[in-house]
Amino acid sequence: MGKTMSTPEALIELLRQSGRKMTPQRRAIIELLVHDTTHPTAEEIYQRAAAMMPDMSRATVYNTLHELVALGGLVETHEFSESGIRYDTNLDPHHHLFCIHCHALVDISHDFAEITLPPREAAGYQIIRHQITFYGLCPTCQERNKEQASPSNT
Amino acid sequence: MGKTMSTPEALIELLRQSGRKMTPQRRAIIELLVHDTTHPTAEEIYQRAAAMMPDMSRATVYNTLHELVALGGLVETHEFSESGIRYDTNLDPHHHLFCIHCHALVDISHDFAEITLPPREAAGYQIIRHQITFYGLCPTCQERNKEQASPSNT
DNA sequence: TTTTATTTTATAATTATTATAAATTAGTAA
DNA sequence: TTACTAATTTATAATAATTATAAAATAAAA
Ligand SMILES: [Mn+2]
Ligand SMILES: [Mn+2]
Ligand SMILES: [Zn+2]
Ligand SMILES: [Zn+2]
Repeated sequence: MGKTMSTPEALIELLRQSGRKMTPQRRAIIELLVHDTTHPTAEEIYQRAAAMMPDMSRATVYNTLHELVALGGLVETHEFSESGIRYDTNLDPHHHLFCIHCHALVDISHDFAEITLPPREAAGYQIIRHQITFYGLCPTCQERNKEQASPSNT
Repeated sequence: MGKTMSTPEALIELLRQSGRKMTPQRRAIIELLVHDTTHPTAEEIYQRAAAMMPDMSRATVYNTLHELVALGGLVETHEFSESGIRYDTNLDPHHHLFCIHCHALVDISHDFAEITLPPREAAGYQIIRHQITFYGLCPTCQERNKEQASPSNT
């Protein structure tokens, strides 16, 4: 299953092959990305990168993320952008589990049998792929809900 | 099928029952919302409302949208927010068709009932609902792609 | 080592959204 | 119908995420 998960080597190679220079900043961002499965935002990546390289600038983080996306080594997830676009190094088609309380986002690699849209429902669209999102409560938030019988958000 | 699609009367009633005043601005925004199936953004609603009521302010549009969402008469879609949250008066659980080229967003009312996540894949999440998004090209964008491929006219 | 195009950084600009506070008004009661 | 008052609208400022710009720094080639 998880075949196309990006490695640092693969991403560095992508940059090299497109004629780009390797820099310590890009290397650091790539390392952070591939070791983070939480679908972090640009700001989160910046914060972690800046902790190691204090001179790191946000522009470099944004630039590097955009380059990697353009080169196909990284995927943007616009689906849960309450606080910015989230990035994903899992390049396989996959689905997601989203905690409606704490916004944790987890990959699902399970392959669902034949979800096909009846042509009459397709409104003339040429369908390329589909993605399922499961909304629910993560284990941590279930616990918190039990402890305090207080309602929360969407 | 679309039995929970909001009507102007239903939305006005929601506001009334929550002790709010009816204003021409709110009425105009509600009318626009229920007659627009494109999942418009706040800015798009503002532009259309301002065309009819030149004194309309963005704050009123944002306030009204948030009120209706809080009262359950309107749904926010964070999924395709390349240019802001999009709003949906279709309150039934439903799926979407998204054009990756022009970002048109269309409802799918078809019921794919038999999609269940195996417990071992659920990572301990308590699942509340799921939503499928089909990504593809709308009829218009398919045409444009064909024209580009075979250069003939216009 | 020198050169140079690329990259990084600091900074400003832009866009979507939220906050604030003064002016207006819907709904109510005299 | 008029006056009252709390809710609403508006203009404006503030904030947050992102993009643009241009000078300083540097990776890679010569
Ligand atoms: Mn993912
Ligand atoms: Mn919809
Ligand atoms: Zn959670
Ligand atoms: Zn299209």
